[in-house]
Amino acid sequence: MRIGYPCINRSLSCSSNKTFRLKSYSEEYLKQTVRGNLECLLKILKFNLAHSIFFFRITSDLVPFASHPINTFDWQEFFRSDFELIGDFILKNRMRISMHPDQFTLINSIREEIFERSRLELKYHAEVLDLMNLDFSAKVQIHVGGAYSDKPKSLERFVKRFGDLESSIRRRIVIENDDKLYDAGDCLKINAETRIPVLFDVFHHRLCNKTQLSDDYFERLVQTWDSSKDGLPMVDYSSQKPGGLAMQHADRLDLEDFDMFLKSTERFDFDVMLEIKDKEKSALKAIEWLANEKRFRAFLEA
DNA sequence: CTTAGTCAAGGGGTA
DNA sequence: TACCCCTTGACTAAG
Repeated sequence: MRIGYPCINRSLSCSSNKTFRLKSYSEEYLKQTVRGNLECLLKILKFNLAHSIFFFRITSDLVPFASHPINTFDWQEFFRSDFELIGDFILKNRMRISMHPDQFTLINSIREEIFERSRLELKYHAEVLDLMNLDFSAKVQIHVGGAYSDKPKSLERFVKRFGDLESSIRRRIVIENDDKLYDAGDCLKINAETRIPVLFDVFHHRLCNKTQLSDDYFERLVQTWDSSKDGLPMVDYSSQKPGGLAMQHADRLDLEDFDMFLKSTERFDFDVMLEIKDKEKSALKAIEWLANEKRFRAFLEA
């Protein structure tokens, strides 16, 4: 079991998700921004290593406007050696990487042009991981998408469109249950047709299903990951902000709730992404909590 | 310097 | 059809 956090490290003064407005686009500004983002990414990974954090989500803003038509710059070639250097660091230290394109990436959209834009956005994400020479346990996680007032049809459209993607994208994609439309059961249906691994989001499950997570159910999700190529299952964990609205993520890790989740999934090993506002602080807290946990120790001692 | 409005991109829900 | 919500940090123009 690895513990991770997404995109931003608040203890360091740099950011790897610096971007700018479309209006101020220039090739020079892009180069300068990407260079800074890559430098910071390596700093974050070094921080993580020093603190036994072996799982990290790389921001989608690493290369601003990467899939936008305005960007005709060959950033892949220009930064090739920088990507390789970061990839070497990740591989050498047995780190795990994920990426999560945002809500505009919808491969099941009714509109063909939105699918096409989403395809380019996914291509960008897959390229980042390819340029780092990471194996296929580094994943790009997306949601199923919209319902378009016909959920079964929209689910089928996802399957069809997934088949239309190039294999360099397909081998990276995992699907995540969302908070109100497509639950993990829907993701399992898609898995049955496509073999796409299902990334389980604990918090979304609570919001969408309002039921207790059963051992059998969790086992079926875990089994969608082919350990020989996909690596351990990935799980997103968060809890609700106390006193906040239903969908708000907590500001800091609720150890009691986290521990309950760990106990209920004791039989399984997986990597946990903590989607919590205070980022690396929660990861450090979780790691401290897990110091004597069997699954966590197993990774450190391997 | 501080603050409030805005940013490439979608979709769901309500009235 | 119009409008608000989701959620997010940070850019950027205005004060």
